[in-house]
Amino acid sequence: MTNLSFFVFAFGPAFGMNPQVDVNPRKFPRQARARATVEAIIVATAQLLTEEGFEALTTARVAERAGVSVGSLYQYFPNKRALAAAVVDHHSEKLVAAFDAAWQSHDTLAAAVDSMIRAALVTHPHRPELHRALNELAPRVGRAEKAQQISARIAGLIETVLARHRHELAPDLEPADAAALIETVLETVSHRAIQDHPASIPDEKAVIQCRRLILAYLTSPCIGVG
Amino acid sequence: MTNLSFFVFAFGPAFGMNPQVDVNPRKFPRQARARATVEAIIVATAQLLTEEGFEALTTARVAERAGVSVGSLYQYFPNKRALAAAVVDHHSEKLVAAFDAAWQSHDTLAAAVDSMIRAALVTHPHRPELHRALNELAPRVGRAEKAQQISARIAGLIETVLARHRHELAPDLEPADAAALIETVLETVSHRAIQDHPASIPDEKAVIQCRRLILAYLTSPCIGVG
Amino acid sequence: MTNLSFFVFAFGPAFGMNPQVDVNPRKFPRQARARATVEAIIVATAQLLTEEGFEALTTARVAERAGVSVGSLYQYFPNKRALAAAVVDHHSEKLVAAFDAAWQSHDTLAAAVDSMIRAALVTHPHRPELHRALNELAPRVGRAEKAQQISARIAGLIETVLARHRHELAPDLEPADAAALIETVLETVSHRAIQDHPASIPDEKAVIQCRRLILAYLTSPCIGVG
Amino acid sequence: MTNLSFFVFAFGPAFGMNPQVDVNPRKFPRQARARATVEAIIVATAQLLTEEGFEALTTARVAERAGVSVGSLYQYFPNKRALAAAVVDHHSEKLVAAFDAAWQSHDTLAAAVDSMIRAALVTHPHRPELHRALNELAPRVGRAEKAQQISARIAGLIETVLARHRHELAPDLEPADAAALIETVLETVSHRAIQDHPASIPDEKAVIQCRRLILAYLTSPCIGVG
DNA sequence: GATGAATGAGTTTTCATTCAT
DNA sequence: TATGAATGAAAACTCATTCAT
Repeated sequence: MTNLSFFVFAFGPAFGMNPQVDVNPRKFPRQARARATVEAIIVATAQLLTEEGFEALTTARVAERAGVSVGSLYQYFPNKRALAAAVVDHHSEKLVAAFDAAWQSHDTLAAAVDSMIRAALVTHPHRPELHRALNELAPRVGRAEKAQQISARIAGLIETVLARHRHELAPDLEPADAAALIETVLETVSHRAIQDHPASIPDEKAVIQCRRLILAYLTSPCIGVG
Repeated sequence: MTNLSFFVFAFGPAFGMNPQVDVNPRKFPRQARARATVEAIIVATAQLLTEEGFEALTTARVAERAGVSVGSLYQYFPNKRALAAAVVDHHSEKLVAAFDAAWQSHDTLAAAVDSMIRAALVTHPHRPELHRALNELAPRVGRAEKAQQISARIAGLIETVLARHRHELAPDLEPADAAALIETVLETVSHRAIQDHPASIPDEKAVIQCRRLILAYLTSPCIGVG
Repeated sequence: MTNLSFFVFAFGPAFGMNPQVDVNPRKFPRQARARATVEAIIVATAQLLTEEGFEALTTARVAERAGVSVGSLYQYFPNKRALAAAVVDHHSEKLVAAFDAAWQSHDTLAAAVDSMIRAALVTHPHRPELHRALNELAPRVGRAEKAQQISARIAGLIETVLARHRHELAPDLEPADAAALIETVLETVSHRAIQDHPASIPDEKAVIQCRRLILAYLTSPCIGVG
Repeated sequence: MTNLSFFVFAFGPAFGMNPQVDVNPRKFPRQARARATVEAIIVATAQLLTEEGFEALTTARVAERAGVSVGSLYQYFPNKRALAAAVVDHHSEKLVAAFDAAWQSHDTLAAAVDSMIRAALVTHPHRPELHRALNELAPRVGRAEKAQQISARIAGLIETVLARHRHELAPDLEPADAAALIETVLETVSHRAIQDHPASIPDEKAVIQCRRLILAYLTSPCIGVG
């Protein structure tokens, strides 16, 4: 049940890139100006990632877009992958924060599930292309671990809620497994909702279907086994 | 409800790569020797894609692994992306064929759903890394369209089955929407099953959960509408 | 006064290409079919040279255009430069033949000059692009020598004519020098005529100007010597 | 009367090379060091063009000869053709400047013609091979237009001079046509003079012949019209 | 600190030429 | 003899990274 990623990272162990390269920022910007520089670089990276993908990302273009020189870029980031890692980190923070904020406790299971779905949709980065890029990037960029942490954390939140509504659940349901499954489903379905209707998020039809799927799963006794 | 991808392609419109580059094979091998060459190149590409990812793919390495010269490679494929596209095509064919083969008609809805799940698991490429690589690659490589076709085709198959068991379904269920949702869920869940237990496919626990999820969704009346 | 080229080759000693490569045909086609093959190859080369220039000439394209295989091409031509050399040779023959044919003896100097100009215009290859390509090609392709021969031969013809009309010429004119100069002028002016009015050759205005230039030169006594 | 090229470009519209490739410099060197680099690259290109021709020109050799890295070369020039274009541009400037400088007004037509010839000979690049290379290169390298401009400009200068000496000219001479013809002749003849006697420019014999040709043309009434 | 010029290893891609069938 | 598959050296071009100013 590991490896489930709710938001940022769909995939398991890193692959395709030498993992021993250090990807962490070189130093933290102290002065305000430096902080602005770093911020600009991260924003530029995110934009280019969204527009063109990782293949087309070059340090020169990032620097140009950010309005700084390559030299400055390398002052804060040791290599190209560190750029992408920084973007992943940056957005991870945002995601977790947003998710936590959207989360509330509710009286009924139905209301709780609604809250989950709402949180999932709301906390997705609004630009699905960036989301996708981050999803694909994280493991390649040395951020697979962090992905799993977030994933697990969200599954944990879900499990807590389920426990709170244990009496409404089908009795033979394993809460941990159910939580993991729901995390996966939420991830998938909100992905789809965003792809199909990027403009009108949350897409009500998708929300209704999703709620139905999850609620039915949680409350129906096991039928038709084997 | 487009853009659902069951097997090969999780994502929407291509991005991240200049689309006007032609990605189609340069010519078809006529002689047996040439056919073997092309085959070897595709196999080598698939291997390297699996092992190292698209970033690390170089035409030189593909040629080396395939035991041919770069020249031979370029005789049949106009560029690097065409290699990946060929792999996608190659496996798409296999997938559709496998899926069709695994498909059977059954008496009960439960049995039909079992059949779906079984087909989903069975027809996944056994190397999940390749599957993932293909998933990510397809849109970047000019194969987004084909992805949607396959997706839609599988959703269509599912819809047919649902229609056949209409009397067992919750009456307020839209068959087309349900089929699309199931396609998405199957894709995701079988992904996860493979990632978590690559050795023992099909993972029985995942299968049971998945069946439960889908059956509950299909048969429960809509409850707890907010 | 060497190096003057009337038709085919404007420039002096070969440069830019290793001269020790043999450029002569490999063998002469004996059978009719083989002769047709060689013919087709030369025609195809000439076309591609005209359309795309020497840079873009590849043996594969020549073979394709000629409707034969590369292998067949190499059966008759040892290397790429030999192709161009063959075209040069081929057209040289044609040029000389055409020039000889257009040449007639006339009563007056004016009529003789007219004849020269007419011959120059008529015997230019009708596709000026090919002409230019050949011009540039000859020295690079080991055919500089032949170019000079043709050049000299035409200058010789002109000198003969001048001698025949010696009494009409300015007395202090050196016939050999004059012939060489005229050869050069004819070359240039007919070039220009073709470039400016490719459709309507001979361009009457250019012909008149040219005649005036040459006749004035031949008949005026030397004036205004600095 | 376009398309006459006095110095740099003997031929008409570009051919033989894909024209949509951008040939302009990538960026202008700002720092002194960069300016030196660009200068070195242009000089090296000119040398290699002279010694070996365009066929044998490789970016690696240019860089080596210039004492810089390929990377530096590509920082300023987007491709190989841009190198040649830069050389053409560079020398065009020089040519026009030199021509303007050599130009003077004179009392008699004969003196004016002498001045033209002198200017033509003097302002030729001293290395005729480079001149030839530039001549052939200009159109292939996207510089045909510029060629025509220079051509036209020189013809214009000549026409002005002719107008100033209108009373000495044959009355039925069209000044514009005559200027264009003279431009062509000067180009050709100085070419030949340089080729035949590269060491002793100006070659007195050629100068005398050339003056005679032009003066006779300008002053003789039209004779022997067909 | 910031800049951007310089580097060069590493890739992609081409194409003349050979040779087994 | 004809074919066209295979070759691989060689060329163009990129881009992450360094470092003098």
